[in-house]
Amino acid sequence: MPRDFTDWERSCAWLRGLTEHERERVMDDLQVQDVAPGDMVCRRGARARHWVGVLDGLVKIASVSISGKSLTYTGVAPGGWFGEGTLLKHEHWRYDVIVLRKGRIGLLPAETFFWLLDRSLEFNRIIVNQLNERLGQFIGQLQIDRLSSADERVAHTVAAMFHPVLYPGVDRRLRISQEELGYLCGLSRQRVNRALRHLGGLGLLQLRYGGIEVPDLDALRQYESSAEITEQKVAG
DNA sequence: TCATTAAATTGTT
DNA sequence: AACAATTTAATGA
Repeated sequence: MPRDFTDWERSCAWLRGLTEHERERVMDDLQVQDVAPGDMVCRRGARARHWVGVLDGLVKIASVSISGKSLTYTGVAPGGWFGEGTLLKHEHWRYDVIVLRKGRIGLLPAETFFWLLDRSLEFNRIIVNQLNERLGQFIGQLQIDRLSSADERVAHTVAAMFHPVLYPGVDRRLRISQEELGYLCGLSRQRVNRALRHLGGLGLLQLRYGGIEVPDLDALRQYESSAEITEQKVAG
């Protein structure tokens, strides 16, 4: 495994806040796995042994409801890390994590995770910050699920993937196909295509081959909330 | 480096 | 779900 810090800067932005010594241990302990679409990174019910990061590719966090329907909570883009909440509570995974796009997964052993937590104030800040952002993301997800059109769902899903704190590896362009986006928001590829073109026409995003660019994240987020308020007025 | 081919993605029906 | 058009990636001279 390469010791070169710059190699990991994109996919492990949180390394930046650590000391040289801490970084060395992380890179020694970190396990890297090549994954292909359909692979399960985490299974619901299994014990959480690692803090998990998407180094490259794309995964979705989902669970299967009692009725058998698959509910996707969110997609995780390169640079995104998850599982800290589950690790902290010494719980089992409450969701499945499925690979959508071929890539690489980083597994940081729980032991190393807690070692960092015990000694690094900066790591604690990073984790608290991430938990906080994640909470906000899930609350937003609840509102979207309840009342929203397909266009809003797509806008929300795209905006969520551009989250600078949760997915620092995503800069200006997000690598995701329209089919993959469909899996994430529970819509057909055709409907996603329609929604994306609509949003593109409004100037909220730009379509690229195999990806999306968002020039103004706030504007895209505003689209969700403004559409929501409109519906509430109609309902009231 | 360039041309050809295969694969992936998009836009439409 | 199927189709053609387009873009990218891979291959080899």
